Amino acid sequence: DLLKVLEEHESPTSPFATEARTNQPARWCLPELVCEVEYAEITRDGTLRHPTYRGLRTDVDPREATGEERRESARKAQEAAKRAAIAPVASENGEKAARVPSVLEVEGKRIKLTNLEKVLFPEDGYTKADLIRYYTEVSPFLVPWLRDRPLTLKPFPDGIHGTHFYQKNKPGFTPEWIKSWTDPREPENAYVLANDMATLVWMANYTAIEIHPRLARADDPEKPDNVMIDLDPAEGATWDDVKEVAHVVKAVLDDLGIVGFPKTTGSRGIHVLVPIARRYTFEESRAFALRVGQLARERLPKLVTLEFSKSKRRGIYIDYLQNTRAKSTAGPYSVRPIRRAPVSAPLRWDEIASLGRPDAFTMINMSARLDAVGDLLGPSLGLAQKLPKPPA
DNA sequence: GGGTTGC
DNA sequence: GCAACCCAACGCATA
DNA sequence: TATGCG
Ligand SMILES: [Mn+2]
Ligand SMILES: [Mn+2]
Repeated sequence: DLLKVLEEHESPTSPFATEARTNQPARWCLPELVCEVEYAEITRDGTLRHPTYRGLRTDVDPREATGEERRESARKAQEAAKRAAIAPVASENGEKAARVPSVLEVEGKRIKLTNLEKVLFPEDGYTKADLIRYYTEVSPFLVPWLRDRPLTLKPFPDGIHGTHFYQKNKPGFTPEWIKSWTDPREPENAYVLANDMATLVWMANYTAIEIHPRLARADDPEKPDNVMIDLDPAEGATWDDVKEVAHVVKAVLDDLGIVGFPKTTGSRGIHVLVPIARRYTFEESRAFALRVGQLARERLPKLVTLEFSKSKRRGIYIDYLQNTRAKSTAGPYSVRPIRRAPVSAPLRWDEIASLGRPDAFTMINMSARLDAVGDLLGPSLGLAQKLPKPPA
């Protein structure tokens, strides 16, 4: 039946302008039939992953069948359905839940807060109000760290499973009192600087769940004041593996006479921040991170990799390449857009061994932790360590 | 999220 | 007054 | 140049 139809349109040569990749020798037909195909994903080179034939579509004109419009409308319908699913439920009498914006006054700035009851973390039920509360709670610890660091924001206006994007240039509706800085190398981007609690509140209302601060401050963007040693578990690596490598990194730093400040990433890894004098280039700070990685690999070759290619990685990848001018990775106290709403939590070295899971500290319990351990990153702020001379 | 556009 | 549409990043590694 | 990576 299908074969018969196809044979009616058979062509001795391929109708494609470029040669098509085929798994087996192919018989061709002219592009005069339209069928529906279900697939998992479209790769960047435009091929379909896991395609499944779903039948002919005689109602579609072959000349119109680019697939583009249908793909777009399907994507939008799915997003609309997701949004409807997270909208605050109507009250019992059937009235629509109130959606009246409120105004919060913070440090003399009046901030309009919208959709406070919108659920941003559906598995946990956490709302935008929870996110705003969290960032106000950590602001005494977070603002000193963020001060004058250009930020890349990662908003999730429809919750952690919805559309998200990176944002360097502040949006057009940003209040005028929000401080920003334009990178001379990117004249189009006015980066937000979160130098006060009010700005954090505004960012949280914007659903900027994740905050990516630079490793250099705006007044000297070419000179980082921290090196980041990023421990990234490859597929299959465990939290115990991460902890073991962290301890080796600590030993390597000790040998070099350097102090590092560990934090959970909130996801699966650990970041170690090494505060340095603002006199080195990113090339130099990157070289230092690489050296730490190499020394760690010498001590623990089974578990440490510096391999860029993901498929070749085993164990823990020490991502020294994060040490570049405008990189973007979640900063300390940033919430992570995953189940449990974990945060990137500064740690004491002696806590790591007994820390049972990488996402132990969350948007909800972090405030209690800060009451208990205080400002673990504060001591790093003015610490202008010299990097050891690289070996010849 | 919020500004803009279109009914 | 609404709902739909639109926009919101980038540098560097490697083959 | 194209893709992988974060
Ligand atoms: Mn990482
Ligand atoms: Mn929206």
